[in-house]
Amino acid sequence: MQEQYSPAEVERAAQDFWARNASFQVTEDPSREKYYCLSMFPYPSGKLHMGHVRNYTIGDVISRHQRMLGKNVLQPMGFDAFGLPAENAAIANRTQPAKWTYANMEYMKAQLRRLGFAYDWSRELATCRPEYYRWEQLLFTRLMKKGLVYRKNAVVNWDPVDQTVLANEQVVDGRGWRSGAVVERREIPQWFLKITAYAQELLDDLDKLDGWPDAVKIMQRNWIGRSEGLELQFPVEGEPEPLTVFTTRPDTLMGVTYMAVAAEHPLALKAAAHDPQLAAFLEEAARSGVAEAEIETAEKRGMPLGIFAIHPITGEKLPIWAANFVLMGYGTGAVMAVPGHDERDFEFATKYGLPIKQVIAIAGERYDTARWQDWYADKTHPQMRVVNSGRFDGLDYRQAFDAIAAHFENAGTGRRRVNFRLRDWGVSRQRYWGCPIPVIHCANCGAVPVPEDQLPVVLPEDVADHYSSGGGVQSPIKADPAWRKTTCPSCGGAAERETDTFDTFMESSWYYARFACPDNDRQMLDARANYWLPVDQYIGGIEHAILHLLYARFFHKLMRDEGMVASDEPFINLLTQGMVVKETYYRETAGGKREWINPAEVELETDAKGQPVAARHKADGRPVTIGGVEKMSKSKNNGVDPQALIDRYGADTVRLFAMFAAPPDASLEWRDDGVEGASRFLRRLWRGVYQHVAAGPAPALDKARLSTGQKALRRKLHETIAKLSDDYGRRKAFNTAIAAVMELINDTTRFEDHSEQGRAVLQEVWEAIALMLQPIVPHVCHALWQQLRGTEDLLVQPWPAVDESALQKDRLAIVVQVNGKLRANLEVPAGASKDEISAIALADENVQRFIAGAPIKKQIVVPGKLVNFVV
RNA sequence: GCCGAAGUGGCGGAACCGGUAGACGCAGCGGACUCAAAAUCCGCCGGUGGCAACACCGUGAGGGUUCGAGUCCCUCCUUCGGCACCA
Repeated sequence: MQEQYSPAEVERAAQDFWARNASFQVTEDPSREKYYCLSMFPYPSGKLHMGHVRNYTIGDVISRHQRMLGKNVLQPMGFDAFGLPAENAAIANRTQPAKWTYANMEYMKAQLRRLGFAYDWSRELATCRPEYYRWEQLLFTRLMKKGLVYRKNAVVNWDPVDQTVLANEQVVDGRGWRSGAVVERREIPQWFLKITAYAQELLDDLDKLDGWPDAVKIMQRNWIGRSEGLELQFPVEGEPEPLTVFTTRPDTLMGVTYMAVAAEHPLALKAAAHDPQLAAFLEEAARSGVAEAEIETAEKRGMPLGIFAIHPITGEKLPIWAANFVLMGYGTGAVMAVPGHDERDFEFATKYGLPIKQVIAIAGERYDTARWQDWYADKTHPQMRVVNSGRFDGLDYRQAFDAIAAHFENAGTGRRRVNFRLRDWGVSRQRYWGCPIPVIHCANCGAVPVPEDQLPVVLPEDVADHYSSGGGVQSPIKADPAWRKTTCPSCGGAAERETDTFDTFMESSWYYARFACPDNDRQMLDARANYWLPVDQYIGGIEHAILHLLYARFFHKLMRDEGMVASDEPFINLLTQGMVVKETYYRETAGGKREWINPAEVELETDAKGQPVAARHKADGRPVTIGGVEKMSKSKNNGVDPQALIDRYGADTVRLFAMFAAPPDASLEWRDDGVEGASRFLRRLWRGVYQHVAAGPAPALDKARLSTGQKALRRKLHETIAKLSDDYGRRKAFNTAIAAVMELINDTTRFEDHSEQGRAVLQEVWEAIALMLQPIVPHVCHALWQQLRGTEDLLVQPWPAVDESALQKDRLAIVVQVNGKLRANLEVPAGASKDEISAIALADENVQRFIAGAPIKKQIVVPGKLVNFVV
C-alpha cells in the first residue's frame, strides 16, 4: 500500500474497475426489490456547475446506500437538451444549436464520469433526438384526438424591434434584453394542454405523497387553488351579451359598486373605437410584460369605458372600467369590484373616487378598512353578518351564499361553480431549438394532427447557413418556406406545418419513465416501465417545486390513461435540494445594461471581521459592484467551476465537501475554503488505514476478551453505524453522517492499543468506515477495502450491522437543573430508578447550593436525560 | 403583490419528539517537530466578570405558553426560492 494518498491514481483505478465490470448496469429482476433513484437531468449548458455536483452526489449516495441494503438499484442519467440558451449561443458564436448542444453533452458526460457516479450509462438519453421526442409527438396527437388539446389566443411578450416573441427572462425592466425596445403584450394563437381537466385529481393525490416535503405540497395546493363560488351574469346596457364574472364571495354582491375588465376585453376594444383617450390607455396598458409578479406589483390604473352594467338584484347602474390588473387570459377577463371588503378594489376605488359600500359587519367591531384580514379574509367568522343588503341582511356567509346562488339559479343567470387558479398549460413556443409540434394546417381541414405513420416530425439540425449569415433571432424553420410546405393528411391538398415547437417542460415531464426502456423503437413505454416505476427517490432543486413537478405529475396521469403506466403518481419520495448560491458581481455598461462578472475573476477586500467591503476585477483592477447572493446561474455569471477543484483535489474531495458543507435541503453558499479540510480528512483516513495495514494482518475478534478501552471504541463504532443507518436512510442528513465518522476517526487515531485484540477492534473499525463512507467517497473506499481485505468486491458488500451488545453502557450521563437552569452534570448507574436518580442529583454540592434550603415544589425526572428541581 | 422557506460564534453548520446551545469542520491564536518551510501532531477558541471554582448574558426583533423554548403560538424585520416563455 502506498503511504501517500494519491487521488488521481486511486480514482482512475476504481473507475476502470467499475467500467470493466459494468458495475452499474442493471436489468429488470422481478425476484429482487427494485429501487429507482433519479436526479433531475441537466440542461447541457456547457459544463457542470456546483448545483449539479451537489444534486448528483446526493443521488449517488442514496443509490449506493440502497444497493448495500440489497436492492436492485437503477440510477440513470441523460440530458434535457432542448432550450433557449442553445439558440442564444448559436447567435452569439455563429454556430448551430445542435452542434453546441452535442459538444456540451459530450463534455459534461466526461465530467460526470470523472466524478464517479454510479450511473447505468447504457440508458443515456437526450431529449433533442428524434428517437426520444417522437413519442412525445405521438402522445400529443393522441391527446388531440381525445380532446385534451386545444388552440386559442394567448398573450406573449413582443419585441417590436427584433420582431420576435421574448421569454420572460429576456424582458429586463420592461425592455427586450437585446434590442432595448419597450416590450408589448401581443396575442397569438397557441396550443394548450387541458391540465385543468386533471386539476381535482392533481389536488387530491397530493394527500398520497407522504414522501414529499410539506412545503412542496402546500405550494402545489395553493398553485392549483381550488375555490367554490358563483359564476354570475351582469346585463350590460345596450349590449346583447351579459358580462360574466366569477366570485367566491357572493355574500358581498350588494357591495358591488363597479366592474373591471381587461384591456384586451371585447367591451373595452369596442368602447375604444370611438374614444381616442381610452384607446391610448389600452395601448399603454398593453405595454407591459406578462409576468404575474410584474402585473401584481405594477401601479393599479384604469379608465371608464363609459358604459354600464346593471346590478342583477338592485338594478343599479355600475360603471365598467378597463383596468391593467385584470388579465384576459385569467377566468372571464372581467371581475366585480367590492371596494368595501377587498383591499385592491378599495385602493382602486379610492384613487378614482368610486363609491365604497359596507355590506358585512361583525358584531361589536368597528368597520375599519385598515384591517382587511378581520373584515374580509375570514369568511367563517361566527359573528359575521351581511348588512345593507335588503332581504339578505342578517345572513352569515354560508346562508348568503346559498340564498344568492338560489336567486341566480332560478333566474337562469348564474350557477355554482368550482374554479381553479391553475390555468391550462400553453405549450407553444415560437422558437427553433425544440420539439416540432406535430400539426399540419390546412385551409380546408383546419389543424390536423400528423398521422402516426408520418411521425416523427424531425427538426432539421443542419442550419449552418441560417446562423453563419447572422440569421439572428428568427427561428430557422419559420424562415424556411420549404420546411413548412407539405400536404394535408386529410384531404391531400397543399398545407403547411406548424412551425412552433413545444415548451421544453414537455420533454422533462416524462423522461423518468423513458429511462426504463430507452431502446424501444416501437413504443413510448413497455412493460419494463412498470417494473421500475414509480421512481422511489427523486432529487432536484427546490426551484422546481411547482412547474416541473406538477407537469410531470400531470403527464404521468396522461400516460396512465393511455394505458402506458399502472401507477397514479411518478415520484414516491422527493428530496428538494437547496440552492447553491454565490455572490454576484456586475458593472453597468454605457447603455445601462448590467454586465455580470464571474466570482473567479473578482478579488475581494474584506474588513477585520471578514465581511466584504469592496471588490475589483482581477484583470484590470477596477472596482465592480457587489450584487446579491443568488442561485448560481448562467444569466448572473456566478457559477463556480467544479472542474478546477476536481483537477486539484480529486472527485472524492469535491463530493465529500458538497455533502458536508450543509444539509441537502438547505441552501448552500459556496466558498472555496473548506474544500481543503475535506482533502485533509481523506489524507487522514488514508494514513490511518495505512498504519493499520502496515502492522500486518489482524487476528479474529473475541468479544468476550475486550478491555474497557476496546469496548469503548467498539461502542463508539456501533453507535456510529446506528447513526449513519438513520442519517442515510431516514434523515438524508449526509452532513451529520460525515461529522459522526470524523468523530469516530478522531477516537480511533487516539486509540493507542497495539495488543492482538486492540488490532482486531481496529480491523473492524476501519472496515466499517470503508463501508460506511463508500456512498460518499467511493474511490478511496474502493482502494482502502482492497488493502484491508485484499479484494475489490466492496460494491457487493452489505451495509454493516449494528452489534446491539456493543452498545451496552453501565453508567449514563444526566444533567441536573434547578428552576430550569443547568447546575450539574452527573453520571448515574444505567439501571437506576427515578427515585435513585433524584437522590443522587439532590446530593450534588452545586445543586444544594442553588436549592439553598428552599422547599422543593416539584421535580421532573426524565431517565437517561435530566432532573429538574422547582423550588 | 401573492405562495413557500430560512435567520444560531469570525465562517459553514450541530442540537432529530420541548430537556446540557455551539457537535463536526473552516479560519485564527499558542506550542511541538524542522536548519527552514510545507505537511503532521498537541492545546485554546460566543460575550462579560473572576486567579480559579464558577456566575451572569447569549440562537433576527418584540411579546406569549411551559418546571424548562433555538425548537411551540402571535406580531414584525431581513434574506432566499417560485409566480405559468430561464431550466
